[in-house]
Amino acid sequence: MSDISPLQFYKCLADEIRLKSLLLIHQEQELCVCELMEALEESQPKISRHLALLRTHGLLLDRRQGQWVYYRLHPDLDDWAKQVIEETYSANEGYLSHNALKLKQMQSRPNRANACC
Amino acid sequence: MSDISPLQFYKCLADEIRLKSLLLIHQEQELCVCELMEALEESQPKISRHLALLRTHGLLLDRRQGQWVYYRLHPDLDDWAKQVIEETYSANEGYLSHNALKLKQMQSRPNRANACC
DNA sequence: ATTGCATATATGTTTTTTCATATATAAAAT
DNA sequence: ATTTTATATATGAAAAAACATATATGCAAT
Repeated sequence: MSDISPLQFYKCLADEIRLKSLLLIHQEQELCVCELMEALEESQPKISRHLALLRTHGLLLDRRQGQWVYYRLHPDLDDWAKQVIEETYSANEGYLSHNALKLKQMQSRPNRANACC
Repeated sequence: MSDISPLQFYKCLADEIRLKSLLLIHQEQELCVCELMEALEESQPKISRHLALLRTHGLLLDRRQGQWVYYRLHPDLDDWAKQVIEETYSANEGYLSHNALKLKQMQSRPNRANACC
């Protein structure tokens, strides 16, 4: 239980890059910075900063593997918050479609290994 | 279906006065500006301005009755958005408790008549 | 005239972005 | 093995943009 306040949580969602990152990560389980750069067509520092914010507020967890840093939803995030993300995701497929496509078309995505090594 | 974008919706929730107003209105069905001033202990123009924003984005609907203007959740708000509000409300009772108490203790709340007169 | 609410303007505050640079790992060359 | 070079990500500092607030004023209803 990260026990984030509803206000802090919604401030985290109130930015396009952060919201789309969360939804894409929810869809893909795990994404690294360069994959999000490609999907969202945004600069590296911009993506990195927003992910850092989501991490410091307890919404995301990161792991480094080699040169890549993978982000996933924080397993200890409050259930209500997880549900909000899931509901937003399922009810708004169109909102992400362009970005999901971009990700799918991305050349040479990094090979991920299991999170547990 | 108001069809608000998830981003716009969450920007609306990303402010304490707006978030608490929505949750209190969800709890009480309907509240006027002066009741929210009392519950949230904030100035009239401040409350009014934030309610106007929620109205113009389709989250709230207002009706004037005599001198008072009552706000309620917009019936045409997307279901997913309504559910998000409900979930946030039930999972975060403590977040509103002080304000709900303030409202309960308010002297001489306006007499409401039915919305449908 | 008073009460309840809305809005405009000016101002202050917070957030976001950009650019430059730093760190960390990996791969290649010597 | 050590040095170089490349790739992925993070961060400091400054600039820009967005947002919130206070004060004053206006309008509508009674």
